[in-house]
Amino acid sequence: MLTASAPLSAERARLMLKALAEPIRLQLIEVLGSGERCVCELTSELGMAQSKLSFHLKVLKEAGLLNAREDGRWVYYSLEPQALEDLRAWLAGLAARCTIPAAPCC
Amino acid sequence: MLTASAPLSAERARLMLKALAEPIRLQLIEVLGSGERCVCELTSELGMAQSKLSFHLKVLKEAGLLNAREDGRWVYYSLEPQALEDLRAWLAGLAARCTIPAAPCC
DNA sequence: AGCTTAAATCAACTAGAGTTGATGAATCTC
DNA sequence: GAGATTCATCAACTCTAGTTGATTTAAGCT
Repeated sequence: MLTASAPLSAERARLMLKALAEPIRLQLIEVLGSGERCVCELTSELGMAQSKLSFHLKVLKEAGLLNAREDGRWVYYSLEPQALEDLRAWLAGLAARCTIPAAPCC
Repeated sequence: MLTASAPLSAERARLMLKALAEPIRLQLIEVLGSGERCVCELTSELGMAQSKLSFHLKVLKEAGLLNAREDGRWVYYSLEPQALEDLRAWLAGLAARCTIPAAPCC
Protein backbone atom coordinates (compact mmCIF):
# COMPACT_ATOMS: atom_id res chain seq x y z
CA MET A 1 0.00 0.00 0.00
CA LEU A 2 0.96 3.61 -0.30
CA THR A 3 2.35 5.01 2.89
CA ALA A 4 1.47 8.50 4.08
CA SER A 5 4.16 11.04 3.23
CA ALA A 6 4.87 14.64 4.13
CA PRO A 7 2.42 17.05 2.47
CA LEU A 8 3.56 18.40 -0.86
CA SER A 9 5.02 21.90 -0.88
CA ALA A 10 3.35 24.22 -3.35
CA GLU A 11 6.60 24.35 -5.26
CA ARG A 12 6.90 20.60 -5.67
CA ALA A 13 3.24 20.41 -6.63
CA ARG A 14 3.86 23.06 -9.25
CA LEU A 15 6.81 21.20 -10.75
CA MET A 16 4.70 18.06 -11.01
CA LEU A 17 1.78 19.93 -12.54
CA LYS A 18 4.05 21.69 -15.00
CA ALA A 19 5.62 18.41 -16.01
CA LEU A 20 2.19 16.89 -16.59
CA ALA A 21 0.76 19.88 -18.44
CA GLU A 22 2.35 19.28 -21.82
CA PRO A 23 0.78 17.19 -24.59
CA ILE A 24 3.67 14.83 -25.24
CA ARG A 25 4.43 14.30 -21.57
CA LEU A 26 0.79 13.66 -20.81
CA GLN A 27 0.73 11.10 -23.60
CA LEU A 28 3.76 9.46 -22.02
CA ILE A 29 2.08 9.45 -18.64
CA GLU A 30 -1.01 7.81 -20.06
CA VAL A 31 1.01 5.10 -21.80
CA LEU A 32 2.94 4.48 -18.60
CA GLY A 33 -0.39 4.32 -16.78
CA SER A 34 -0.78 0.84 -18.24
CA GLY A 35 2.64 -0.26 -17.01
CA GLU A 36 6.39 0.09 -17.30
CA ARG A 37 7.98 0.69 -20.73
CA CYS A 38 11.42 0.61 -22.30
CA VAL A 39 12.56 3.84 -24.00
CA CYS A 40 12.74 2.12 -27.38
CA GLU A 41 9.16 0.90 -27.00
CA LEU A 42 8.06 4.45 -26.21
CA THR A 43 9.97 5.81 -29.20
CA SER A 44 8.23 3.48 -31.62
CA GLU A 45 4.80 3.62 -29.92
CA LEU A 46 4.76 7.40 -30.09
CA GLY A 47 6.69 7.74 -33.36
CA MET A 48 8.93 10.43 -31.97
CA ALA A 49 12.52 11.62 -32.32
CA GLN A 50 14.62 10.03 -29.63
CA SER A 51 16.14 13.25 -28.35
CA LYS A 52 12.68 14.72 -27.97
CA LEU A 53 11.45 11.75 -25.99
CA SER A 54 14.56 11.82 -23.83
CA PHE A 55 14.02 15.50 -23.07
CA HIS A 56 10.46 14.92 -21.88
CA LEU A 57 11.32 11.82 -19.87
CA LYS A 58 13.92 13.88 -18.06
CA VAL A 59 11.41 16.57 -17.16
CA LEU A 60 9.00 13.99 -15.80
CA LYS A 61 11.74 12.22 -13.88
CA GLU A 62 13.05 15.42 -12.33
CA ALA A 63 9.54 16.22 -11.20
CA GLY A 64 9.55 12.92 -9.35
CA LEU A 65 6.81 11.42 -11.48
CA LEU A 66 8.88 8.63 -13.06
CA ASN A 67 11.21 5.86 -12.03
CA ALA A 68 14.02 4.82 -14.34
CA ARG A 69 15.22 1.23 -14.09
CA GLU A 70 18.42 0.57 -16.04
CA ASP A 71 19.23 -2.86 -17.41
CA GLY A 72 22.29 -3.05 -19.63
CA ARG A 73 21.79 -0.78 -22.60
CA TRP A 74 18.10 -0.35 -21.90
CA VAL A 75 16.20 1.92 -19.57
CA TYR A 76 12.70 1.11 -18.39
CA TYR A 77 10.48 3.94 -17.17
CA SER A 78 7.43 3.66 -14.96
CA LEU A 79 5.14 5.99 -13.06
CA GLU A 80 5.95 6.69 -9.43
CA PRO A 81 2.68 5.91 -7.62
CA GLN A 82 3.70 7.84 -4.53
CA ALA A 83 4.01 11.04 -6.54
CA LEU A 84 0.51 10.61 -7.91
CA GLU A 85 -0.78 9.94 -4.42
CA ASP A 86 0.98 13.05 -3.07
CA LEU A 87 -0.65 15.14 -5.75
CA ARG A 88 -4.04 13.65 -4.93
CA ALA A 89 -3.58 14.51 -1.28
CA TRP A 90 -2.61 18.06 -2.18
CA LEU A 91 -5.77 18.47 -4.26
CA ALA A 92 -7.87 17.06 -1.44
CA GLY A 93 -6.40 19.67 0.89
CA LEU A 94 -7.42 22.45 -1.46
CA ALA A 95 -10.95 21.16 -1.77
CA ALA A 96 -11.49 20.85 1.97
CA ARG A 97 -12.29 24.45 2.82
CA CYS A 98 -12.75 26.11 -0.55
CA THR A 99 -16.50 26.65 -0.29
CA ILE A 100 -16.32 29.12 2.60
CA PRO A 101 -18.04 32.25 1.23
CA ALA A 102 -16.29 35.62 1.13
CA ALA A 103 -17.36 38.44 3.41
CA PRO A 104 -19.13 41.18 1.38
CA CYS A 105 -16.45 43.22 -0.32
CA CYS A 106 -15.19 46.77 0.40
CA MET B 1 -21.16 15.55 -1.17
CA LEU B 2 -19.46 15.37 -4.52
CA THR B 3 -21.34 13.34 -7.07
CA ALA B 4 -19.57 10.97 -9.44
CA SER B 5 -19.00 12.53 -12.86
CA ALA B 6 -17.84 11.30 -16.27
CA PRO B 7 -14.11 10.49 -16.29
CA LEU B 8 -11.88 13.35 -17.36
CA SER B 9 -10.62 13.30 -20.93
CA ALA B 10 -6.85 13.60 -21.21
CA GLU B 11 -7.36 16.93 -22.94
CA ARG B 12 -9.45 18.43 -20.17
CA ALA B 13 -7.02 17.10 -17.60
CA ARG B 14 -4.22 18.76 -19.50
CA LEU B 15 -5.98 22.12 -19.57
CA MET B 16 -6.51 21.94 -15.83
CA LEU B 17 -2.91 20.93 -15.18
CA LYS B 18 -1.61 23.66 -17.44
CA ALA B 19 -3.75 26.23 -15.67
CA LEU B 20 -2.44 25.09 -12.30
CA ALA B 21 1.21 24.87 -13.37
CA GLU B 22 2.04 28.55 -13.23
CA PRO B 23 3.38 30.32 -10.12
CA ILE B 24 0.84 33.13 -9.93
CA ARG B 25 -2.10 30.89 -10.69
CA LEU B 26 -0.98 28.36 -8.14
CA GLN B 27 -0.73 31.15 -5.59
CA LEU B 28 -4.27 32.14 -6.48
CA ILE B 29 -5.43 28.56 -6.12
CA GLU B 30 -3.88 28.30 -2.70
CA VAL B 31 -5.46 31.53 -1.49
CA LEU B 32 -8.82 30.36 -2.81
CA GLY B 33 -8.24 27.07 -1.03
CA SER B 34 -9.16 28.86 2.16
CA GLY B 35 -12.39 30.21 0.70
CA GLU B 36 -14.04 32.54 -1.78
CA ARG B 37 -12.43 35.92 -2.54
CA CYS B 38 -13.39 39.15 -4.28
CA VAL B 39 -11.08 40.29 -7.09
CA CYS B 40 -10.14 43.44 -5.22
CA GLU B 41 -9.13 41.37 -2.19
CA LEU B 42 -6.96 39.20 -4.41
CA THR B 43 -5.38 42.25 -6.03
CA SER B 44 -4.33 43.70 -2.69
CA GLU B 45 -3.42 40.37 -1.07
CA LEU B 46 -1.09 39.46 -3.92
CA GLY B 47 0.03 43.01 -4.71
CA MET B 48 -0.44 42.54 -8.40
CA ALA B 49 -1.47 44.59 -11.43
CA GLN B 50 -5.17 44.17 -11.99
CA SER B 51 -4.90 43.22 -15.66
CA LYS B 52 -2.41 40.52 -14.77
CA LEU B 53 -4.68 39.07 -12.14
CA SER B 54 -7.62 39.19 -14.50
CA PHE B 55 -5.66 37.32 -17.14
CA HIS B 56 -4.80 34.48 -14.77
CA LEU B 57 -8.29 34.27 -13.31
CA LYS B 58 -9.60 33.85 -16.82
CA VAL B 59 -7.23 30.98 -17.55
CA LEU B 60 -8.26 29.21 -14.36
CA LYS B 61 -11.94 29.79 -15.04
CA GLU B 62 -11.73 28.52 -18.62
CA ALA B 63 -10.05 25.39 -17.31
CA GLY B 64 -13.12 24.85 -15.14
CA LEU B 65 -11.22 25.30 -11.90
CA LEU B 66 -12.98 28.45 -10.72
CA ASN B 67 -16.49 29.75 -10.20
CA ALA B 68 -17.21 33.44 -10.67
CA ARG B 69 -20.08 34.92 -8.69
CA GLU B 70 -21.02 38.45 -9.73
CA ASP B 71 -22.62 40.87 -7.32
CA GLY B 72 -23.04 44.41 -8.57
CA ARG B 73 -19.64 45.80 -9.40
CA TRP B 74 -17.85 42.99 -7.64
CA VAL B 75 -16.88 39.52 -8.72
CA TYR B 76 -16.20 36.76 -6.23
CA TYR B 77 -14.08 33.79 -7.28
CA SER B 78 -13.96 30.39 -5.65
CA LEU B 79 -12.50 26.96 -6.39
CA GLU B 80 -14.75 24.47 -8.15
CA PRO B 81 -14.54 21.39 -5.91
CA GLN B 82 -15.87 19.08 -8.62
CA ALA B 83 -12.94 19.97 -10.89
CA LEU B 84 -10.47 19.10 -8.14
CA GLU B 85 -12.29 15.84 -7.53
CA ASP B 86 -12.24 14.99 -11.25
CA LEU B 87 -8.49 15.51 -11.32
CA ARG B 88 -8.09 13.32 -8.27
CA ALA B 89 -10.06 10.56 -9.93
CA TRP B 90 -7.96 10.88 -13.07
CA LEU B 91 -4.75 10.53 -11.05
CA ALA B 92 -6.15 7.51 -9.24
CA GLY B 93 -6.86 5.89 -12.61
CA LEU B 94 -3.25 6.36 -13.65
CA ALA B 95 -1.91 4.87 -10.45
CA ALA B 96 -4.08 1.78 -10.62
CA ARG B 97 -2.07 -0.30 -13.07
CA CYS B 98 1.19 1.59 -13.40
CA THR B 99 3.37 -0.93 -11.56
CA ILE B 100 2.97 -3.72 -14.14
CA PRO B 101 6.56 -4.47 -15.24
CA ALA B 102 7.64 -4.27 -18.87
CA ALA B 103 8.49 -7.38 -20.84
CA PRO B 104 12.27 -7.58 -21.49
CA CYS B 105 13.04 -5.24 -24.35
CA CYS B 106 14.00 -6.00 -27.99
C1' DA C 1 39.91 -3.75 -30.39
C1' DG C 2 36.34 -2.26 -33.66
C1' DC C 3 31.53 -1.95 -34.72
C1' DT C 4 26.71 -1.36 -33.45
C1' DT C 5 22.86 0.06 -30.78
C1' DA C 6 20.46 2.62 -26.76
C1' DA C 7 19.95 6.64 -24.55
C1' DA C 8 21.47 11.29 -22.88
C1' DT C 9 23.24 15.80 -23.89
C1' DC C 10 24.16 20.02 -26.34
C1' DA C 11 23.73 24.45 -29.15
C1' DA C 12 20.99 27.00 -32.28
C1' DC C 13 16.47 28.00 -33.49
C1' DT C 14 11.24 28.86 -33.04
C1' DA C 15 6.81 29.58 -31.19
C1' DG C 16 3.63 30.38 -27.59
C1' DA C 17 2.55 32.12 -22.93
C1' DG C 18 2.90 35.92 -19.67
C1' DT C 19 3.55 41.03 -18.90
C1' DT C 20 2.51 45.82 -19.39
C1' DG C 21 -0.02 50.00 -19.82
C1' DA C 22 -3.95 51.80 -21.97
C1' DT C 23 -8.77 51.43 -23.11
C1' DG C 24 -13.58 49.72 -22.70
C1' DA C 25 -17.85 48.07 -20.39
C1' DA C 26 -20.79 47.87 -16.56
C1' DT C 27 -22.38 49.40 -12.12
C1' DC C 28 -22.80 52.54 -8.37
C1' DT C 29 -23.16 57.32 -6.03
C1' DC C 30 -24.37 62.05 -5.91
C1' DG D 1 -26.23 62.82 -16.27
C1' DA D 2 -21.32 63.29 -14.60
C1' DG D 3 -17.88 61.12 -12.18
C1' DA D 4 -15.87 57.24 -9.85
C1' DT D 5 -14.93 52.40 -9.19
C1' DT D 6 -14.51 47.43 -10.47
C1' DC D 7 -13.20 44.24 -13.67
C1' DA D 8 -12.29 42.57 -18.52
C1' DT D 9 -10.00 43.17 -22.88
C1' DC D 10 -6.54 44.46 -26.18
C1' DA D 11 -2.03 45.23 -28.77
C1' DA D 12 2.83 45.37 -28.41
C1' DC D 13 6.64 43.46 -26.28
C1' DT D 14 9.60 39.87 -23.81
C1' DC D 15 11.20 35.65 -22.45
C1' DT D 16 11.01 30.85 -21.49
C1' DA D 17 10.05 26.14 -22.95
C1' DG D 18 10.10 22.85 -26.68
C1' DT D 19 12.22 21.32 -31.21
C1' DT D 20 15.85 19.80 -34.19
C1' DG D 21 19.92 17.52 -35.77
C1' DA D 22 24.43 16.42 -34.38
C1' DT D 23 27.42 14.63 -30.92
C1' DT D 24 28.69 11.95 -26.73
C1' DT D 25 28.56 8.22 -23.51
C1' DA D 26 28.06 3.64 -22.37
C1' DA D 27 26.93 -1.13 -23.09
C1' DG D 28 26.98 -5.31 -25.89
C1' DC D 29 28.62 -8.24 -29.71
C1' DT D 30 32.01 -10.62 -32.85
